[in-house]
Amino acid sequence: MEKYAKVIVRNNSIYTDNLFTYRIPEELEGKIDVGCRVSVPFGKGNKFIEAFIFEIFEEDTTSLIEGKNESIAEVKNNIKIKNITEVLDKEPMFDVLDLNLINWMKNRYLCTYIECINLLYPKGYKLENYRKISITDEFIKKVENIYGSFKLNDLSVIRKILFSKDEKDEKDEEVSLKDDERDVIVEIINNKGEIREDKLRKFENIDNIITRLKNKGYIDLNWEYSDKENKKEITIVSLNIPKEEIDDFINENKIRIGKAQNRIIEFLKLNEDVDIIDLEKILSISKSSIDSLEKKAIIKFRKEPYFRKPRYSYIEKKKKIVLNEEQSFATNKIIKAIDSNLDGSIDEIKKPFVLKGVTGSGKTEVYLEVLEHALSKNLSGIFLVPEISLTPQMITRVKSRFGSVVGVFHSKLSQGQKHDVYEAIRRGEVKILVGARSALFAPFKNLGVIIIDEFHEHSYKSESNPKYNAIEVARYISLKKNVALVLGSATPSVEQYYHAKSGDYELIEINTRANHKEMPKIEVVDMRKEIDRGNISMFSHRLISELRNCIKNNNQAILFLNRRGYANFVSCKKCGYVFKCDCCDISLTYHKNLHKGVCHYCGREKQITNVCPECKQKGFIEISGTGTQKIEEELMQLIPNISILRMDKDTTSKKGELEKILSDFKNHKSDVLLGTQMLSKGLDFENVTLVGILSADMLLNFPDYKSYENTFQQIVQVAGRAGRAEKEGKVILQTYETDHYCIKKAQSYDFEGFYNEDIKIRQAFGYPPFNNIMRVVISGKNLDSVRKNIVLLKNSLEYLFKAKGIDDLGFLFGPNVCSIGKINSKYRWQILMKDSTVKLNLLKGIIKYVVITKRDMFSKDVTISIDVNPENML
DNA sequence: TCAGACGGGACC
DNA sequence: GTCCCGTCTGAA
Repeated sequence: MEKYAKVIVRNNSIYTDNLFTYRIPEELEGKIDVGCRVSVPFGKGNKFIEAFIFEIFEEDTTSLIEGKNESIAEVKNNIKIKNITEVLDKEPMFDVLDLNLINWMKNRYLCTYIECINLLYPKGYKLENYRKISITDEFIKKVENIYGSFKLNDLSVIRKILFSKDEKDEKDEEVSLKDDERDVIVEIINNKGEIREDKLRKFENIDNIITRLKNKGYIDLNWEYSDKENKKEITIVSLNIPKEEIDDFINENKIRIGKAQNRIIEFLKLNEDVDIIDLEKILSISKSSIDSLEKKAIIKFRKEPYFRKPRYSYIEKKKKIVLNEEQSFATNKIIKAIDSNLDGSIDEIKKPFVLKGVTGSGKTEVYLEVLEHALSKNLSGIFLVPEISLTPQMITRVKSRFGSVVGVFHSKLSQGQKHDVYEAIRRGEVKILVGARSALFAPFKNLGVIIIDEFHEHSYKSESNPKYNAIEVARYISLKKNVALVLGSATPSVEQYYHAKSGDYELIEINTRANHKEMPKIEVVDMRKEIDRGNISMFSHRLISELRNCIKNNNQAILFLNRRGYANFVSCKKCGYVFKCDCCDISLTYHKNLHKGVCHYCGREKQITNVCPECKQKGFIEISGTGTQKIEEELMQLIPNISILRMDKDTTSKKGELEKILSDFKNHKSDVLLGTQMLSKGLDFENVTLVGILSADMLLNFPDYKSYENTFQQIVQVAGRAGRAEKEGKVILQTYETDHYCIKKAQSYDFEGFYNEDIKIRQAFGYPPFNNIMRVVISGKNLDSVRKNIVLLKNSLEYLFKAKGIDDLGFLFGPNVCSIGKINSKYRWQILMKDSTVKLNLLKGIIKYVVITKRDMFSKDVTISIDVNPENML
């Protein structure tokens, strides 16, 4: 019996996204299991790459073809099966559930295996490849024939080879080395006959020399690798002698101690184990003083694995908050589910909970209570929050409740940090993980609950492959691992609420705010009337007077502007030319401080000229539209002494800036906080009494079936920022469309009413949740090629649908140019499909067949991207 | 004659 | 994707 393994190789190519078969050599049997990470030789050059074992099987040796040492699989497929080289970890990286999840995701989101693996794979390990060049035996024999016995470090021979040209040695002819070849050979010989290719880069023309030497048969090229484990260690410094005896020790041995060294000793007398880096920083001393103390045997070093946890310590005050009736009801329901999951008794609990609580209803308290319960049962918990709400404020809140068992995970962590969090989870040190959507894949062994806060948020849908939806994945995990799932929001998405209503989810509602205050009153201001009155500014009279009032009473205000649908742009009034990005089909946003146009998609900047590039006329260039910068200026003119903090992409791009703005505002360093989307998320400022929504309908006319839902959600969320503590709150909502149901229902916080209206529209037009939407985008730098390929795609799909007996192709739309026709110099065309008449699985099957299995049909210079139920359609 | 560029094909 | 290999081209 011979053992074989089917593996997925780490190769970011759709062409290698298959299971490959390798033989398990005898010496690895027993060490190898499904889910293991191994290294295998791959491709013609047998380059070593990382691979993951998905399946292990045996084949009877007796069934091998007589006389040939080949397996049936080999003969059948006419391939040569290679051996697995090495098992890279002691423990398998994945368990069977992980592999199932990978398979499920691959099918659900039509992406590659490796893209899924990348999500679950503990970062920080990396297989480093390099090519090794070695002198062949053939070369050595040849030299031996000429010079007699030859050893690789035989300098005299090397000298002969090196100088034979000068010596006009006729034997040199036989070796026939050119000058540059000789130099390289000597270099290799000096390295004991083999050398890493990258060490030869200093030679000019090295690729060419290598090719020549290889053709002569003098050198061999082989791929090698090293497996780098990113396990950082730190040095811990401590006293080598009991602290009472130190002074005596120094005196007795007449050791001279400098000033700095003395401070180190004093510090170590007070603190037992100190990280050497901390020690250097705290005492601002150099490493050499520490080193010399170690040489004098007064202190000692100790290496320890370094868990890159943030250094600041946390307040561990555990103020017990008393939950109100609705909160405890919700908590108890969820806790019960966790408990019955433990017994493995009831099936019913597998329904996810939808916790629908108005803003300020204290959902977070419920979450924390649930997590506390999980901990008490020795279970772990994942707590997902939208990327944008992952603020220190929020993290501290969780940490101050649970202390050091809390870990944080999000995409902005470095590889090493991610790795360390994963390791801490594996060791059981981290039991509660707060994070963005990617935290879902953390390697918890005994997960009890997954909580997803603000689960209507778009950031739960990934925009890059795998284009997964964290809610769906969490659902999958909760079913397979018997984990309770809690989805919380004040404004669930229409789609998810539909599921909740139809009984797929268990709905729990919290309808009163925790402080028993009414929701702040929303006052709608009709901006059309403002225009009639001659006010063309972005601020209505009402809003300005309320702002003045608010500031006079020493309160604070939040102003919210949704810039998304309607960015600032620069155009020529004469000919209508609009300044656009050279690489994207996007009009540039004017940034006053730079005096440049900036593309918000690729970040490229462009000079704004006074002369129109199109009609060459001077003086007609005008900046229009509304941006936060412009609003800020306008407001400062209207209320001269006002102090404003602006929060948008420009002011928060650097690390820590966002935190600073938020803490400044909290400490009342400004009257107004002005910002975009990021304002609406879970911020809690007790002094805010006024919220101004500058243009509520901006998003309303956005070409997306979700734009009403988005508008409703944003109004309710932003409004919820007012009056969170004792003070009454008020909301001024400016809009041009006062009659839209979305505005009206938001005004009365009537989610149910909004839902009832919106779901009708969804049904009438066949949008989700009634249908799934599949989107295929083809993009590439060559427009012709993109067009050709998208037509080919359309034709192939039509052909296949017809072949399946589907003649009504009304569900197939396109090809069309995408809303943003070009991003980063790549043209973009799309085809959309709804699964109204066709079953989703058939639809996906056909798309998968065309786009993945038959990928070869399409040119290599285009990218094909598939999105199942995309979150945006730009 | 041979670098160097280019394109096609396979990867177990 | 990436590597390898075969083929072509242009300059010495």
